[in-house]
Amino acid sequence: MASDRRMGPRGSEIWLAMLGAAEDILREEGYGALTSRRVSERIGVKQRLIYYYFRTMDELIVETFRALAVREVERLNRALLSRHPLRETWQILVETSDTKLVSEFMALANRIDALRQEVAGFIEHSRALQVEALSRAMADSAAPGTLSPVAPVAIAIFATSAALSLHREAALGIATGHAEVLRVIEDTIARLDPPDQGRS
Amino acid sequence: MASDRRMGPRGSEIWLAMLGAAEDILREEGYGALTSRRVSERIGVKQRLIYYYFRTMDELIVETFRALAVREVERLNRALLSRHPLRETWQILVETSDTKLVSEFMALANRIDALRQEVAGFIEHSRALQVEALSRAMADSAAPGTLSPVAPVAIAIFATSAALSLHREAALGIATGHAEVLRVIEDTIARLDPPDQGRS
DNA sequence: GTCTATACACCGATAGAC
DNA sequence: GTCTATCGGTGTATAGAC
Repeated sequence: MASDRRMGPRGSEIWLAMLGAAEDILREEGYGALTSRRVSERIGVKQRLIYYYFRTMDELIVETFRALAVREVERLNRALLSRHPLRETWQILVETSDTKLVSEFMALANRIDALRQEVAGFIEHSRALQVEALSRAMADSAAPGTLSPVAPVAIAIFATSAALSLHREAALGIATGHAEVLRVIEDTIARLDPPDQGRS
Repeated sequence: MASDRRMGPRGSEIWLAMLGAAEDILREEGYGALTSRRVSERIGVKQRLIYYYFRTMDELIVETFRALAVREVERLNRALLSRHPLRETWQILVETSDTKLVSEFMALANRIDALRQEVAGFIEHSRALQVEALSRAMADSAAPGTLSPVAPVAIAIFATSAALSLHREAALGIATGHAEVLRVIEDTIARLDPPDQGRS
């Protein structure tokens, strides 16, 4: 209906440069600094040009996330096919600064609904890939899913960060695996701090 | 030097109302919506008054966090003294929306240095309290730090959220417990996906 | 103490020339 | 395709009346 104005080609060199600049800004300065003016300055064009290639800033943001998500899924898929799927997957999580980027996008997703759907879809997808890698490994393993003794401070961090993620994902409309996480934590608590049995 | 202008009393009723409004905005709309205009509208005064009670918006934000941190530490301390420290602590993490609030402040801390220090201090402090509760419980436990079998999807979520937290905390200058977390994950990987031993 | 009024910067988005 | 110019809105922060 409304949106038939003349526009620059999706996927062109300058279109990609705009996505790249947006991503750099998010990574380096956070979403508060992600404006059409800053993006244009970074690639040496005038602000008006942003609106030749994108209808709105929100559209630029969603496209930027989409490009990142495609890249990440490709990396996860490669990891899955490698000789050491778990190691490779973990390397992706810790080695790249894209983790910070993902959290910026998650914050933005709270106010851009189209982005919310993309982010939720990406998380569900990459979680499925991780579960596949883990399931295969655990099927081959002698003692699946058990851990050697865990330091208290590690438990504290796992529990705190999981609680944070569950809250955030719930806000995005994601529930996959949440029950399982709660069960692990509640089992651990039940074991370490048994319910009253009339010890007085 | 510069800042000796006439100002409203810290801790007064309206001062507290401003902190409360700021907190509500953060919780409901995120830090992008935390502006002097919005705070003033919410408590029914004019925007100018914010700057009678606070030198800058950053100061209002830091004070808002400080009030939250005091409250949270009190809750954790009460949990520690209760009959079921671990249960109570976990309830604090999952039941309250303050967890989301903390993550908003963590995002803000990347650009307000005074806040960065407050947030880092708070995390270190509450982590210490959690470790104390866990250490006591584990000293009393038969099988400290071990877990019943964990579902693959739960492992995926724990690993992903821990990676995210570690990155974020590192950006705030926190390292407490990070080595222990990495050790748990690397041990798990080593168990599930053993290094090559010449299986061809 | 609380207000009106305002300076100034930056934002998203558009009109229309070249 | 890329530009200059500009609108209306919103942000921080201050001057100064009441």
